[in-house]
Amino acid sequence: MTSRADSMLADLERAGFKLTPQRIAIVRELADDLTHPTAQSLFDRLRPAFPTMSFATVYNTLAALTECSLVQGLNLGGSVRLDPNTEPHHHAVCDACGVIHDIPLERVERVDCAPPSADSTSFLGFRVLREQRTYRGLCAQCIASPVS
Amino acid sequence: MTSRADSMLADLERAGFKLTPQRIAIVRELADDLTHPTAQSLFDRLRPAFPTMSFATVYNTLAALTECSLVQGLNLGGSVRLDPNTEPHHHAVCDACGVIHDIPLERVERVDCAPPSADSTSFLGFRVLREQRTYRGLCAQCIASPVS
DNA sequence: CTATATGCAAAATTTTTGCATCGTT
DNA sequence: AACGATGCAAAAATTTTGCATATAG
Repeated sequence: MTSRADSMLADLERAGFKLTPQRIAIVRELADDLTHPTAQSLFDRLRPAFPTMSFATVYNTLAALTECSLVQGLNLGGSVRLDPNTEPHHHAVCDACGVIHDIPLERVERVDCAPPSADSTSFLGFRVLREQRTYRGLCAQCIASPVS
Repeated sequence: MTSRADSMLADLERAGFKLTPQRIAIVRELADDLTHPTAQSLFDRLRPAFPTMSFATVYNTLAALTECSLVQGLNLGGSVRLDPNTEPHHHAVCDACGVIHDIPLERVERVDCAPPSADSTSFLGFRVLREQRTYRGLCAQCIASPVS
């Protein structure tokens, strides 16, 4: 089966971006990373293998991925976190350790039982195109070991 | 009746913060501002009246207000936006003009009809303490005049 | 070859901090 | 005096850009 990285690379190429060694490495590093890393973190991890790579290249590649909707930049406080998960989902951020968990949409709907009504995509004339939810609180691990 | 600014100032004082002229001015400037300004914007607006005030003072005051839960810092991309609205609500951000609208909670519930179930405050052991929603799309004004 | 991407470096933002001085109590 | 707040300035952190050179297709 094709990996997430391969699929992303194919999409990037289809969009007209050239698949350079740096881009391939960046995509491979990010594709299956569920920790929502920062651009800096990706850069640091790749530096050993690509000592001459510049941060601008990481930045440009992430911009390309974002443009193609293959990656989402999250503003949860602090630096932008990168999310390669393109399935509709929300996020849960732990106040204690800062970990960010993906929350599948069905998991949320089960809680909120949201039947999209006729005008569910507008508030006061505002047309909602997408929704981002951030749940904040404490992750299971931090509840178990408060000091950590 | 007591204004929102007066109420905030009273709360600040109750929390042990001294009501200096700068803090009073900052709170007055922010208390009824529904535009979700940045710290820089507040600073710029206050500078004419307080030419010697430093940005650090604005920053410190905003930190105090946040600590007292009188103001909320929003990470919606770009700089932190300040929100003096302490009623439970969400936000709608216009992709075109960047305006940020407050969305009262009942307005949302009507759409999502969310009956809080017994375990509605946890996902996979995660304990949800609060939820922030950001609706993105187009505001009524930008729909009406796309070029604007 | 030609267009694009890279690397290097610097600029532009935005956020945060240290510290001497000032004002209150 | 003692304490906290201010102003000034600089540091840190983050994001963005310009441009000469290198490289992919």
